[in-house]
Amino acid sequence: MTDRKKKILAVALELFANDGFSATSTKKIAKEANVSEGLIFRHFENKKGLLNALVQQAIARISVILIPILNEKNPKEVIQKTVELPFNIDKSEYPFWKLQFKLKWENDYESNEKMQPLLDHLAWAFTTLGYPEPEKEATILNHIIESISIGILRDGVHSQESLKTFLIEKYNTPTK
Amino acid sequence: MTDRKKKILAVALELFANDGFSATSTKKIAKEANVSEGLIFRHFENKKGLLNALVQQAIARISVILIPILNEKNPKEVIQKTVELPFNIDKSEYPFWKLQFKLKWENDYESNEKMQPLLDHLAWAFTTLGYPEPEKEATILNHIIESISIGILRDGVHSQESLKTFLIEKYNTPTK
DNA sequence: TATATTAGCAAGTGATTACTCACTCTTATG
DNA sequence: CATAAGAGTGAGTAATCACTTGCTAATATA
Repeated sequence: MTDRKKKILAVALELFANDGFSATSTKKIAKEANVSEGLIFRHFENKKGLLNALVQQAIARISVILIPILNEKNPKEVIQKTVELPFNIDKSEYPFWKLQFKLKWENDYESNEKMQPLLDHLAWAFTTLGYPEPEKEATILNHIIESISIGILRDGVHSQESLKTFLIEKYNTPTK
Repeated sequence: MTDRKKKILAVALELFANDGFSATSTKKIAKEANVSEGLIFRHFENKKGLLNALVQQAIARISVILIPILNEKNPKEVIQKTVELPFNIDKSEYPFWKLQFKLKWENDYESNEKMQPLLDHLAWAFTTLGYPEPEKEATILNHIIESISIGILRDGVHSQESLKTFLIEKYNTPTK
């Protein structure tokens, strides 16, 4: 992949995440990437194709991020690492995650299958730890980290920081 | 408020919620509302003004929805009613809530102050029930119902239904 | 009833949109 | 070295965008 093509993808990611897909013109992308507008269409056929390329990148990236959790064999560690997930997002990755969460509201876009392996592994962890309703427990934890992620992306890590140890301790002292 | 003005608001709510603000043209709104395009600008000055009118409606509507919870003096009932909140959303109100959640990603839009009274009342409830960290407990529950709401709006109530009783029971058997 | 104000429409406006086209420059390969 | 294919450009294009204007119809108020 050529440098200019990579630049187009990087700029498009940033603008789509911040301003939205429809609100971002191909002209603006070209300008900010220091590239002729026509080049976008040479590489990606149309505007939607540019978005699709970003989505493909995202699918690959997310599965990489999940690897260390899915390989974890200690159930308590699985839960802890899951809780820590949103707090470990680097600021440089904010546009990436912002776009992911925004795309969830697009009608045609299948979103949550990417996180299904995590959900399954969480259910296994809760089962191993003897929770009476492991699937529901996994779903709730997934909901929590989703909403925390959203909070972090909008207001920064500090806005949610205190929840990290709170949640870790909570899941270390299970209900009777 | 005239019938046509109400119709414009209703159609705009639906289209903004489903397709997004930028992706919805004033021409389409006018067509779907059986109204001339110019009438939109007569009533709301510009497209952004139309959105602002919807936001104003939303602020009023949300505070009405929260009244029964904020007036509840039984802390356990406060928590239960909060958990039930997302499950009681009528299908006719989906566009309303969809738009709310979408707007959270708009950079200039202050979103979460509307829910602050609920957060405060939840913290009071958890304090009364003797939870060691009531504010954090309130924040977590708020996160849970937000994420559940999102799930319901995207995939319907049935996709989250089983979590309702699970959560209610969970909050009735507190940790030691 | 006279008049002023609001509601509503049809037909525009210039600006912006996604996208195309004809062309040149670069690079790899036989 | 010749040639073909891909990278890159700049000036277009028709369509659509948010918005305006000049007008009439309805409604309220005096």
